[in-house]
Amino acid sequence: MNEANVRDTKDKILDAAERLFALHGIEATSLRQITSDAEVNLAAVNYHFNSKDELVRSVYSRRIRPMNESRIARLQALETNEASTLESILEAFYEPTIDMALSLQNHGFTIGQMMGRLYTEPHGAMQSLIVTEMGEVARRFALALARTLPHLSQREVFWRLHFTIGMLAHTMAAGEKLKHLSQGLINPHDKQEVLRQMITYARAGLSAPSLEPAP
Amino acid sequence: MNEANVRDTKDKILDAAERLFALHGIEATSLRQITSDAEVNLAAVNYHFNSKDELVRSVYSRRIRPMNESRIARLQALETNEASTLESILEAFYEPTIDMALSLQNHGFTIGQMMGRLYTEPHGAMQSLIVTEMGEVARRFALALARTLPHLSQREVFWRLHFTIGMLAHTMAAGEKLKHLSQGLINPHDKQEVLRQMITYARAGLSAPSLEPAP
DNA sequence: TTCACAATCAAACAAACGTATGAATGAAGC
DNA sequence: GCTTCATTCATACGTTTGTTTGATTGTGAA
Repeated sequence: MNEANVRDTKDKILDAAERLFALHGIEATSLRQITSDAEVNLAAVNYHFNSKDELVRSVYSRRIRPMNESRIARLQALETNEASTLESILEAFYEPTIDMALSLQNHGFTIGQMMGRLYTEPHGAMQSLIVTEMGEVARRFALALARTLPHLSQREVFWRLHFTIGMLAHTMAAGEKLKHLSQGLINPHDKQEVLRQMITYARAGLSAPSLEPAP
Repeated sequence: MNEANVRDTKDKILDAAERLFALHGIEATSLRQITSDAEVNLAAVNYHFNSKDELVRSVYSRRIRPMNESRIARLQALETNEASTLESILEAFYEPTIDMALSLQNHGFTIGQMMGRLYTEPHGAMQSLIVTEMGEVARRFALALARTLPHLSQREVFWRLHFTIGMLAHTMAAGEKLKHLSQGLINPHDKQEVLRQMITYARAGLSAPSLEPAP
């Protein structure tokens, strides 16, 4: 069978798995649900991905990789143009994720929910994904923040980057709950609104005075 | 059999379930693992809790309830003494969770990880737990914040409360990863340190100027 | 037309799952 | 001493799980 059809099958599996992982979680999703949704044979998963574990890894890295490439490209562009303001760094960090979550909005905010679970899923595959796919990005943004916020100690930079990531993860995972809590006042799918609110909060949080005595 | 032994069995199940849910997640934890760890008979779960679903609910609400009672008591104390500063409100919100996660540190930060997954677990029981156990707390803190930050619109208060919660959830869920990222520089089990860093960031984020034109 | 081989398929595998059953146990009340 | 009843126990039930197998299909190269 030709290459195009293989891609079709693999992609159909990835799409269905992504959707179901987002809705019900990894463990609660069976290969039979996935292959039934994707309209492919059950054995196709093990044929193309070897195991459920590797399917999980593929589902996540298919989205994480281009997202992080965009982050790094944007950060690099800022640095070569010497235009790294705190706001622009935050935009470079936040926007690729929000774009990704909203651009594939044929299934709504679904992928965001899956993405937001990246740090909390106890599934073994996640631990290695965080290290291999997110490690470099985190370190590079930590450096960029440290340069822009020279009044902070290294420890404070790490803490505040951690909170900055947490805001994004929680918004991806629980954005719908915010809509409910605010009784519909907030639309978590409005990209510009989400970005504006996040950057405002994070910029202020990151810029807060240092708690440590100057050296 | 007497009351004390029943409590023993129920608590042994709850303790084991809590530990395993934190380590591997709800779906990946079987009743056989739980009862084997708790050293009780397999049928004891369905005898005492009717189903795995109700066990899940019991495991979570056993920790959430006293935590939220403490939050509301502290907020009420601030309001009757007219002593609600932004910092004291944040302390009233954050400290009960951190206390809970660290006081039961016979298994380290484990319960925190389970708690941090409250908003991301796709398990059906979570949705109702968030509404019933967290709804009132969120609304009361939203009101308190709105009073202390009169320059913000209602929408902005909800957004910023959402971020403030996200910081906590992510710290509970991924605190260990922060230790790893910072190469051991940060100790996420140091209560005073965690609290100080969180309140500093959140206070600044919440106090940021409004983005909306004054009415 | 024949061959080779990647891809798909139905079917089966052992293992593990949540739940239910009915008998055994043992302390409390009469 | 006998009965009562909540609890514990070993065992079994019917499903569902991820994975494997061997046959079947269909396309592109020789």
